Amino acid sequence: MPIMAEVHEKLTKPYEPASTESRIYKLWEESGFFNPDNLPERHKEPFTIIMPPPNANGRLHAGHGLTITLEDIMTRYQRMQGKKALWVPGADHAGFETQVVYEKKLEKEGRSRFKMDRKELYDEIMAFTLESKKHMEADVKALGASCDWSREKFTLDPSVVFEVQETFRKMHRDNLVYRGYRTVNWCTKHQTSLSDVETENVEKSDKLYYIKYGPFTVATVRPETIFGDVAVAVNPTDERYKKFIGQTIKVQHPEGKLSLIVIGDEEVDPEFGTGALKITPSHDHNDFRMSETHKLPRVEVIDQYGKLGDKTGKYAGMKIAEARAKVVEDLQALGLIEKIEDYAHAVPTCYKCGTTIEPRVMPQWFVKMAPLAKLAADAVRGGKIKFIPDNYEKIFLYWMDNTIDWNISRQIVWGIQIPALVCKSCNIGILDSETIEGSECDCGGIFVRETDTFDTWFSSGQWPLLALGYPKKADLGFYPTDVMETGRDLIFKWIPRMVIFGLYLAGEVPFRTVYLHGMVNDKHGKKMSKSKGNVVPPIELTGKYGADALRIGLVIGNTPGNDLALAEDKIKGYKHFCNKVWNATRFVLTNTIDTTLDTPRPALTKRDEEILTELAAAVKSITSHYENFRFHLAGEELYHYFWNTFADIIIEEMKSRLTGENLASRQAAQWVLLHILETNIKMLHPFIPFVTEELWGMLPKNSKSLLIIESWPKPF
RNA sequence: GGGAGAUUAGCUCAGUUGGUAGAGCAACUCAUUUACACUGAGAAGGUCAGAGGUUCAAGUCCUCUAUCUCCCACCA
Repeated sequence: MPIMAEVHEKLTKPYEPASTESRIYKLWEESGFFNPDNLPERHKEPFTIIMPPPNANGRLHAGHGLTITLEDIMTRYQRMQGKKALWVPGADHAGFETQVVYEKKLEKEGRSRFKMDRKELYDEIMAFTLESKKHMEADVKALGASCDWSREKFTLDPSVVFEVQETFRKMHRDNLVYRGYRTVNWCTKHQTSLSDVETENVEKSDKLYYIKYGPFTVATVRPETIFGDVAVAVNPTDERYKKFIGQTIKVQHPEGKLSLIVIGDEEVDPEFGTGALKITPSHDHNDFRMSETHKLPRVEVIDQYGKLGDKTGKYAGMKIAEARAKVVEDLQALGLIEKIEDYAHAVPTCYKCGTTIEPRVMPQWFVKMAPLAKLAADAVRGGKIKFIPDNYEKIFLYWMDNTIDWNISRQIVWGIQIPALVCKSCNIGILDSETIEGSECDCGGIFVRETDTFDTWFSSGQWPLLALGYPKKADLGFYPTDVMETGRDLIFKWIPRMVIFGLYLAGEVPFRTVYLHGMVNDKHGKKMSKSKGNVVPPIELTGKYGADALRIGLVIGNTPGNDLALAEDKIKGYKHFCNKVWNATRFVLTNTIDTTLDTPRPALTKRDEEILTELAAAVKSITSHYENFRFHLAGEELYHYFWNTFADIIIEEMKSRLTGENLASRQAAQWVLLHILETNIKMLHPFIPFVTEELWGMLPKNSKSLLIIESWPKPF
């Protein structure tokens, strides 16, 4: 089979990723092979990855680039190995995150969500999200992702919404969710509660005020909450104070006197402060717990906007900071401040806006974590899930052994509505399937629709199942999936919830291997952030150096779980490599015009056999790296074999034989070169799919399909 | 207060089960039309944080120390 003139024409020019990549991607999409149902007969055993659905509120960032690359490498490798490879793409509505993004947009336009009708706001965010989603998907394609777009799911697809609500109903019936009055993490800016993983502890310098408090002195950083105090707690073993336990004491404050009971509680540390603790159940998680244990009343003195409420007399309406200064000043005037110390402590803040979290008692929906966490911990202890790197198993188990109930209510519109009714007067909640809106509660109140939406992780926690169309049976043969590959920061937020829901809903772990990659930082190893101006969008790099160069550059030198410093020079270096592959192929093809890959193996020289033995060793080693998730080593070995062994040594050695008089020697050299080239193009394909597919099309071979479904090389 | 990770060439990092140190980029010398200057050849550069220990053999295993980073945590 003669090599076509156009192939030679193409090969006289340097490799141009820009014009090639979109054409090749289209070729793949049209082939239908991203969909495992269209794969040839030999692909039987499933291999499945569910793509962590990128937030559909913007473009991809560098971390997504690494996710897409690693997952595509795995998918392409397994597809070539003959697996029925399925990689399901998705898009996440990202409830709170997207709402925050949209609120910023509204702010710029001089608008506010608090002045908008629920439906109007929802529809606007939906339009915005659907538009952003298109860009996000285009970015995923530009990176070469061989995922099955025909199965793409969005977390707000009607079927997904319905199933998420069904899960809630099931959990409610199984007594695994409840509506409770508890202190929740309240963001006064965003006007919603947040789960513990959505708060960030920030080291803060405050003052510790020692306040004369009846017969005690108490130490507090929040003197403005004194109006909500209901008790004093001491350690029951504390010799100084135990005689007071059970007594009622009088406490003076600027707006009058309080009568407070003295309680004994083991939680109080006699060594800290004065060993006596003022108890403000409505505004402190720990104090709230004590109020439950000791049956104490709760007095709310700070409202949802972070202002002092009507029980605080003249301070009502003041912001917390202002009120604190004023209360301290007034306490000092009354001679009630004993001393003030500098104090450094960690304060929980909203992870999006940095506003200090106000613990606030509200009726909210909670998931009972203990029984579910046990399921997950047992599965992991039983070896059902393997972590890469393995130290994350310990972190996972620590978290599963120390869960607190999960607050799933969010007071935002952008999300899936909790399918419940709540009583307007007594605030109890029931499933929306139990009765109809407007019916009467036992207390005489009226049931209205719950307006809260689910925490995003409640829906994305079910993603491996939902992405496969659960509970419909059609694609459940792909469950449990093989690998969940995501950033190490999701070890708490996401991974445990998927394990829990997988076990709870399907009775089986959602994935057998968790592969966690590190964070992608700037070239100095600093975290990328808009404020630092060091953000490098992956699409900028694919445009400049090609997706192949970015992909292999992201993976080589990066071990699982470890952060990565993304230097543009490194990507540039790998563009050179792609060009090297291009040029070496060009050399081989122009010197093998009179033969093909279908030519039977001729008599080889001893040196030729040696070269093939070396190649076989490389194939074995590289394959083993792929199998064992050591992609950084697979990439490095491929790079070096191709450049330093194949191009620098083997090709150079063969040059004289290719132009020499000895026909047998020439044919042997041609055969060896072509076969090494073919083998390398195949093994390089998962890393640099575009250039290898393009070159594959030029190889002289009779029965040839697209490279993405070619079989993985075996040693000769 | 707990936990994890890191410390290897100027910079960014590899180095799977222990066998006389590697890459990319940068810098140095030479080659100048070669499949490829998006190149080739060559040289240079590290007492693998420190101290002990196990071993015939330790960057790799064990103990301790130092420094850095990150995560978790309701001592007010």
